[in-house]
Amino acid sequence: MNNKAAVGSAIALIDGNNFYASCEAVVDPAVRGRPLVVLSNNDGCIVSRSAEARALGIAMGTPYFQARAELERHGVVVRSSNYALYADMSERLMASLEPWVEALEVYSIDEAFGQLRRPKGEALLDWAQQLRQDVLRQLGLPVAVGIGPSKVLAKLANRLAKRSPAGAPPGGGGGVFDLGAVDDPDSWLAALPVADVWGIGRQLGEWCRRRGVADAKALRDMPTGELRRKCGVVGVRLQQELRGIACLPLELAPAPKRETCVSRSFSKPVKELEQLREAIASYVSRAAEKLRHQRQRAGMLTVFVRSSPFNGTSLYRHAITVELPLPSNDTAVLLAAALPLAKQLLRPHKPLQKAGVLMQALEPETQLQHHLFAPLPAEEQQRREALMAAVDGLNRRYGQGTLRWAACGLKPAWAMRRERLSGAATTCIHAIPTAHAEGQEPARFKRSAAAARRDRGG
DNA sequence: TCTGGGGTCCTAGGACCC
DNA sequence: TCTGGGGTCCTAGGACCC
Repeated sequence: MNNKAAVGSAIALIDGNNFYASCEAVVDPAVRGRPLVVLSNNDGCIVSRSAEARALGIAMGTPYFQARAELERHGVVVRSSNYALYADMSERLMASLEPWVEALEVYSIDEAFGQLRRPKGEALLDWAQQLRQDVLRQLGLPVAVGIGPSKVLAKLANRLAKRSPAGAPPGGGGGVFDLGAVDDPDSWLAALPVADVWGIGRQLGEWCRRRGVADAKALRDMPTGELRRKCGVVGVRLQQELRGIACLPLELAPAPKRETCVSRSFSKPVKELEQLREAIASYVSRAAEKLRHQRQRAGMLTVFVRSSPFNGTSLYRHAITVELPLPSNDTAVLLAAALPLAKQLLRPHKPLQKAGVLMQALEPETQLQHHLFAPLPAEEQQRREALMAAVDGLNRRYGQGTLRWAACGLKPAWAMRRERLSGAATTCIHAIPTAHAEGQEPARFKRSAAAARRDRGG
């Protein structure tokens, strides 16, 4: 962008509108313009809705079994979540944003903070509109852009960008909003409910409500001491940010993970030891894969289980943590540590609804192993590592679960429900859609550069 | 029948140390 | 009457995020 007339810095929050639903529409033109919802894992809850589905009043987070009849009545398209697709679209989105900003923090699968220089006047609004057009043209994804002097204000501006209809205020409209370009930012802050503020969740929202703090402006102007007593330094920082004093820096290099978790609900209650062992084995092997991808080893692991919190009976939950003799990311080593716990976690008459594994005490792979105590000779160790790399490579290339440990079971009875899955249009060669011969469809379905890199690396 | 998954940060309190 | 004080580390739990 043109920095000649910069008068300060600004932060933009750019995110995908109804991201999962929009991804589904990108790979299946037949659903564009139709009401569509995406379900969480296990086809549990509604986690994303197209604009048309929102307009029907379908609520976020509703359990699918409760909404099902309603959805059918309105002819809503229903999709199981397809994380391979969303992750790939996310990589493309982030890559397309890079050239537009001075620095980019990828904050979540569908949003990123961008560092900008602020030119005089309303030039940022034009910039934001062009960015939107560019992403739409390249990827077919609609995004919203909020701009402000701090992250918290950029998030709020993004709210306003989504809210304001086209032809709206001087601050933006049509998917963009700049709190730095409006005459009266206070009135805009006063128009945002306090629960919309980033960092105000259910509990704090309720506390604010009781306290008579109803909107973002009131939160900004309330006594700092009181906020500090209630929410500590987090509250103070939040208030500073609302005042336009940036104290949350852009995190450009993601910090190494402190723990890594894999957990799933079962499609039906698990009562048998063998089934629990299979589930734990599956989660451990996925977690080990993640560790290797992150180039980390775990020094400790926890396996946890839970009964259903919904069936009225008392909740049973239990977790066991074990320390590993030596930090590892070798699936076989982690399995040997985790599998014996299954028996201790299972209780008669306590059907389990969910289990998971938590990898803890993570350390970088580069750290030297203490060979003196290594359980395997160096040569054997290298063979194990090569084996893991080969398994990971095949699973990346041909899809997760192509190569599995026998302990995970074949076609397990407890496996996740995904009855309405869309194709893997951007990540699997077999699922690439055939192009229509109408007009100039953009080249949306090329494999992303990152996916290609992954393959070569594997 | 059927209610997601994966994280982070902060604080309070206990254990332990000198 | 009156039972140190200050620091660090760890953990559990709470709150938040998408």
